[in-house]
Amino acid sequence: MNYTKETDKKWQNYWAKEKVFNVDTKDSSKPKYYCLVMFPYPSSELHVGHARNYVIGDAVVRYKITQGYNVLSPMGWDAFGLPAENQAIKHNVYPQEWTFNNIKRIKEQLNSWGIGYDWAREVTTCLPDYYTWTQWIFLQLYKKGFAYRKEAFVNWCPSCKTVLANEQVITASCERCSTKVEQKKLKQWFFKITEYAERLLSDLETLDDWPQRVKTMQQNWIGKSWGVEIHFPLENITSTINCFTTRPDTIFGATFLALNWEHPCVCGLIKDSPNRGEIEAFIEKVKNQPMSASLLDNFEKEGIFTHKYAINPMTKRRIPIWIANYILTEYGTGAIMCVPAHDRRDFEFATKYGLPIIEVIGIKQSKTSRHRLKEAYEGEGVLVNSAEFSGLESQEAKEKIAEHMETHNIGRRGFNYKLRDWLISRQRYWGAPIPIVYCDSCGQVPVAEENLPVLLPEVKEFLPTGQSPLTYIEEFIQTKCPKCGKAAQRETDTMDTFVDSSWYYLRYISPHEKKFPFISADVNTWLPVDQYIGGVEHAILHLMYSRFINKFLFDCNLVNFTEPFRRLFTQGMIVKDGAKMSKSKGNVVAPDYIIEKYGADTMRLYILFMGPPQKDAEWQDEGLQGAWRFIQRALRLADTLKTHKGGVDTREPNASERALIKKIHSTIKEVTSDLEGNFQFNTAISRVMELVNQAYKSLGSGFVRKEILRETVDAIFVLLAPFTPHISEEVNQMLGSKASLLKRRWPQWNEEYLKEEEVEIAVLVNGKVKDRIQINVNWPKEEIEKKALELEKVKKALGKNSPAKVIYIEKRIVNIVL
RNA sequence: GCCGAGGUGGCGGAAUUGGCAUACGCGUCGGUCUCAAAAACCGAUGAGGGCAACUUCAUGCGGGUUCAACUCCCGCCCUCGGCACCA
Repeated sequence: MNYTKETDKKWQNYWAKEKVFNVDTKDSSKPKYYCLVMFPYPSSELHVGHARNYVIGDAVVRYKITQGYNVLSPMGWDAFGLPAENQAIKHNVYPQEWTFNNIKRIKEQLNSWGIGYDWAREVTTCLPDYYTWTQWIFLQLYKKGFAYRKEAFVNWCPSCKTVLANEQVITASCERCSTKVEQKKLKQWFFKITEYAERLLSDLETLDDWPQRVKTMQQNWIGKSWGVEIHFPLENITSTINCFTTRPDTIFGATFLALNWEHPCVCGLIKDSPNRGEIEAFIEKVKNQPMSASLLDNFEKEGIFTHKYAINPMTKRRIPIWIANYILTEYGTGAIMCVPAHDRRDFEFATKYGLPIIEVIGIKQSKTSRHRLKEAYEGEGVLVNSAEFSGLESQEAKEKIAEHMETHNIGRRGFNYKLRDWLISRQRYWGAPIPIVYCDSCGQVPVAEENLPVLLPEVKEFLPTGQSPLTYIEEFIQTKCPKCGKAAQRETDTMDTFVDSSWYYLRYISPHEKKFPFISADVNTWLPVDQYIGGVEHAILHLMYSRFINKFLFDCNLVNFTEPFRRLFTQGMIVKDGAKMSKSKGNVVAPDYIIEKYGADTMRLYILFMGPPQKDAEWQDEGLQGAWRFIQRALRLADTLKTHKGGVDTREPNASERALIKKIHSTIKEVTSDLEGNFQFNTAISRVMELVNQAYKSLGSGFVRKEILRETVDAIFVLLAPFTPHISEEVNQMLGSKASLLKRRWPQWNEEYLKEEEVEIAVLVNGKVKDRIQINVNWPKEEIEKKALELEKVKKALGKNSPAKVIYIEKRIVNIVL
């Protein structure tokens, strides 16, 4: 049988014509299964690395269909945003043009690989029928106070000329272009994701079918820590400064306080300070030198004494208050208690400015080493110099001291999170406009829901300048205040692309709905998503934002589930020459020539066979050859049927046939369990390869009647169908089946055929294999052991020794111990 | 520094959860076919030693538990990801 690209086309046309992947969401005759693959940015055409994602998804979809599920497999385009816009700029075309050309191209690619989608549900985030609802969701957040504008230090990418969310800064660089980000103080729009920190964290525990690594990354990102907020009274002033600490056990070693210059107390403290001028100069200096990870390596800790004192509430001693440049405003209270003996940052600072260092953890050499410590000891230990708490272990002391503080009103137990609010405004053209209007008399006013969408105007100039390009479009800016009707101006920033993608999985259920973003009743029956598939690069970004938006919609009673994705699979990257595929490196493997030369199934098979799908894998053209050879070998086996003599044969199956029948059933069983497990496509495929090998072996070693051979060929291609759907359909048709494989059911194995009477087991002497014997599993243990001991090779190995012990493990081994 | 994942032939990777290590594929070597080559097919293939029957050593390193360890325990080393002045 010839496998050509016409075979691919034939079946792709058939699936499209028969609408086999189109789903009636109202159909309740079958259990639902929502399989979602992360939709692509149409910023360039796809390469084999991208293909892995869709091929995995398609294998799951086809498998689940044959298991009798009503499978929803939608696809769409994450079409707004930096990637497409940057590419458009580079190629000197409009973003819309660039985006829609790519959508067309990628769609062709996906179709040419035989990936099955319900295209009737296609969503495109840059079209008004979609972004109307993105804006609508913004308004719901705004109404509830979850969307707000504030001035803050934000991450600024000097190359993309826009602000970025914390999540989009990857080790101090822009997620898109890798330029080092800067800190800028700007008035920007935020979503209050911090309000959901606790739920985002604790609900991770309900996500049993998410990879641990993704959950851990989110956990770390949310960064919850237990501690005590301690109130430090000020000397001579009836006020306190609150400091959060995770180490209340070190309170007796707190020898000074350090404040960020923005701390609300700073103004009052320095008012009558003798060195006020100096302090103000210091503040001016550090104001323009915000902390950022890019500066970390050569960041010099600096500070200035305010000449004011606070009281350590436990030691009752007065401790100096400093203003320092290493205190974060966004975390805790913007003020910290400093324990130089047990915190390396405080140690560095105290050493520089000659502040007292008092050891309170650990017992060794406390007298001699004071002031002469080489470094801070940050671990836990036994408390010293800590009044009645001395002698306690850190763990216990934390609790006891916290309790003491609460009863004496010096502090309160609580938690802090590293998670920051999500910065969603962008000074870029290619995004959904933020539906807000500024009015001279009414201030900031949301656009009325019935006036959505705020259309993104077509523009001539969209190059990033640091100001949103919309700033220059008078017709866009000038509007009427939704409240008072007077002249007003529109917000010109657009929304982060991640807002668009944080709810698209809901839109697929009601893609053409005109009055609502989605129909809640339908969404509630189809979600959560049963299987989500995508790259691990979204472990924090998209997957955290979506969880947040979903929880918000839950709180609005728009959905009745708190987590959008029940099961998550993150596939590994395909690398070439040890590096991620990229145009700049010139190591991109384009799928087109593969499809042309070997057909879609060869590419699909190789991609799935190359290794465990969750791990990175190195692309090798030789591997592709192997997949091709296997397909040819399997097709040749199918061809032997044509010349094989048939007829009724009532004889008992011979040894060759029995081996083959058994192999068919064990293969069905193993492939099924590989697919049911963690998508072990690589081993599933290797098992089908073994079945093909067994078929040739049986044909070579004895007569195999046509019926059994036919059954073998059928099993091979049915089992391969999720991976190589085109040739599987072709063979299925050749075998006389009228219906598509997608209408057939996944094969069942029969345990009867797997029962073994005769097995070969190994005989070991002192743990080393000496020989093998055929045994009957029904033989008593004694008989098997006796037979093992009678073996020549065993006798030889035993020599004059007699066995001390004989161990028989059913159907596996006999071990003879001397 | 902290957290997570991993380390098995020349290579990608298997191993029923403690029971015959290296399945399956790639590569390499040998053979068949051919005027020849390619393709295809068949066979061999962890490393060392031995004419041989055999034998020794091998799952990052070092210990331990066990009749038996890639698998479990203790202590290290290395690689890759994530976070990183978060008090």
